[in-house]
Amino acid sequence: METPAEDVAPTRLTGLPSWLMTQTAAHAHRLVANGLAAVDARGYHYRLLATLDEFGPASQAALGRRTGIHLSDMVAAINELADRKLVVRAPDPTDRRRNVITITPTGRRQLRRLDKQLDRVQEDLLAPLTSAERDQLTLLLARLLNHHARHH
Amino acid sequence: METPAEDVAPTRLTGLPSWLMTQTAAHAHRLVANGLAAVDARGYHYRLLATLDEFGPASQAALGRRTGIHLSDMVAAINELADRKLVVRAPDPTDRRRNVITITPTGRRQLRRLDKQLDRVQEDLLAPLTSAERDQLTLLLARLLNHHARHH
DNA sequence: AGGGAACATTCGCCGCACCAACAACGATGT
DNA sequence: ACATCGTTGTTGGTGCGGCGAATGTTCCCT
Repeated sequence: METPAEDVAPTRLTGLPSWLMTQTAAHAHRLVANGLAAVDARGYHYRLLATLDEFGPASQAALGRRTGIHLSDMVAAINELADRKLVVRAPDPTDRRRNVITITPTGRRQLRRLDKQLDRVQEDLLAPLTSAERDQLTLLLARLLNHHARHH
Repeated sequence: METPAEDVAPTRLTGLPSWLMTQTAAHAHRLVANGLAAVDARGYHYRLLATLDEFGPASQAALGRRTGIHLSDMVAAINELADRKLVVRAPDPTDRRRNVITITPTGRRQLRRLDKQLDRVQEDLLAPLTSAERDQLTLLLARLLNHHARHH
């Protein structure tokens, strides 16, 4: 079934990069959220587990810096992970302000599960693009992200 | 100032297309929201004004189809536009279920203002890319959006 | 010793997307 | 002519992601 003329967006939008970016991201987000929800997870969980796995135990503030998750949202996210025994929150003996967050073996297993789930999602997400085009897109977006991450 | 090693995201994320898309989109969204807020508008307003300008008066349901705005969110959005006198909501005499939404001259003036604002935003957003690269990115995203818009 | 910075936490807000329910109305088939 | 079904507008609630403000504790530097 073709898209009926009634459903077509105005040209002002269809040519606007910011619109294309936010709309495609909305689709990406939906696919990711569904994929992760099927394994009782959400975006924040993956970001945190991946960060803990790659860099080892860290304070909540340090995790916030790496993941871009706001400190005020971190509390709930860590609670959710701790409830699922994917992570342990312990007071830092060397600095009593901090909590040290550590990934558990269960957390690592869950992370591997999330990886697989996300691989599937990327496939769906990028289905219409060739491998070379996917690389192009990834490169362009990475440069954009890099730029904006540094400039505030 | 270079990005400190402490702030770097895990490689699992930096190479993940869905992550790149949602993160760049977050930056895009922030820039757009700020730009529009400076003229007392938000994303929904632009979508609606642009659609009304290009296709003429329409029912809320029709607008929802074109803009991707949910019917349940449409009410508030139209209220906001009507409050600002950018749009008029009138019952459709030929179908008493419907409201006919019409853009006002004031609405058209505001739309032109939003256009300018968004032009500036695109410039900031795509700053690190050459003109050819911007076209590449736009094309790839358009193809993705096209694909996913059709397949649910 | 004092003052400023960092940390964890709580509360609340916004934007965008989506779902469920409902009442009113229109179109359709029999 | 009537019941059924789909459409429309509206309300209210959910979830995720991102922010800001305010508080209390602890650390660190001068």
